[in-house]
Amino acid sequence: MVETRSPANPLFLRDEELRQGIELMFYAYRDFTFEIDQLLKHYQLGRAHHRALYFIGRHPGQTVGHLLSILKVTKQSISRVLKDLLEQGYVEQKSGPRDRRERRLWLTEKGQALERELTDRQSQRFARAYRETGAEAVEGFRKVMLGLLDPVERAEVDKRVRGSGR
Amino acid sequence: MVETRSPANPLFLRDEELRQGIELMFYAYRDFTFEIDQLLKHYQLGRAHHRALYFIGRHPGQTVGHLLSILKVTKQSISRVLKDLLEQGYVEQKSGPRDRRERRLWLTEKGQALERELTDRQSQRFARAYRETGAEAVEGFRKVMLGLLDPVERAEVDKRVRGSGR
DNA sequence: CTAGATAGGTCAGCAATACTGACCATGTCA
DNA sequence: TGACATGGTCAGTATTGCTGACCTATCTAG
Repeated sequence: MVETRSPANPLFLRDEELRQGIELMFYAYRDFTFEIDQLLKHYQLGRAHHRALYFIGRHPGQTVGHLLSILKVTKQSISRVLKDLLEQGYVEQKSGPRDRRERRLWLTEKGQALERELTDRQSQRFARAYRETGAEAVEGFRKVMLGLLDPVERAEVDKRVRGSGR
Repeated sequence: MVETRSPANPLFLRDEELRQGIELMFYAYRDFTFEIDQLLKHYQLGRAHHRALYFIGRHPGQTVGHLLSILKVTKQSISRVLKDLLEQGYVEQKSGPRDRRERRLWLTEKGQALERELTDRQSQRFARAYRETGAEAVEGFRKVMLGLLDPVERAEVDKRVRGSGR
């Protein structure tokens, strides 16, 4: 696996640097999701259920449409997942106060407990990473991650991510 | 969506900070993969094909087993993908020089061209993010991403990521 | 040389996730 | 009233992944 390169070529280094980013994205996401997928299997739920659970917990009372705009999947996909979560008592819905077509979503006690359990695992992973790297690195991480988003999404996500804190 | 919090409670802030990480991971990965998935559809290939293509290009001459250890999927899964890539002339294989049971993998010219096209898109995304945030942020990003990995994986990935550069 | 381990393939069956397309019910609002 | 929006549902399909079972070729140690 000997690769020729010119150490003096800044273009090569740049390319190398970018590939490192791509790979870190792959590896980090791989490990980040693997652990939780195992846990979900135990509850007979999938990753899609977790995503719905997480974002319903994060934005209580949001509509199905809002959830769709976050997850960026089709309503058919989310519909199946929500049906499971409703049936199993993790989520409850109420029609919107102004527009009664809307279904607004909340976690039940049971849903909150599960969400908490799942999120804790992932939080612990971040806590470890943050502890090991320090505040400055975390700020860099945050900036780069936001920079990776589609520009159209960025402001919205930035708001959403900081939203219920600070 | 009014959430009660005590601004003086460091535990809350910590929890909030960790949740931001989790969400950034979701949003960044979502946008990072969406664009390329569209392109892949055009070639009748899936994300799994891209991953194989990418890592074969990255580690030319590696064995199927090594690829498996990177992707962390079963041989049945990778086998199907490799079959497609071989049939369509993106990848070629030779038996190992010492151990002839091994199938060592390389990209063909055609495979290199496709890999380059796909990777370029993702590189451009990273290039933009890096440009907007600066070298310090990039270093922080790198550290945190490595910190998110399973500890057992970290040294190996760090080596692999830096591997063919620096 | 033989036995067991290893690298890898293959077949069958299954599940989760996501998609498109079509169609319907219910509300809102101009 | 009619156009539009929110949301659900049904049907069909593709991709990716899994488990389990079994096969071949090859290597290596005794």
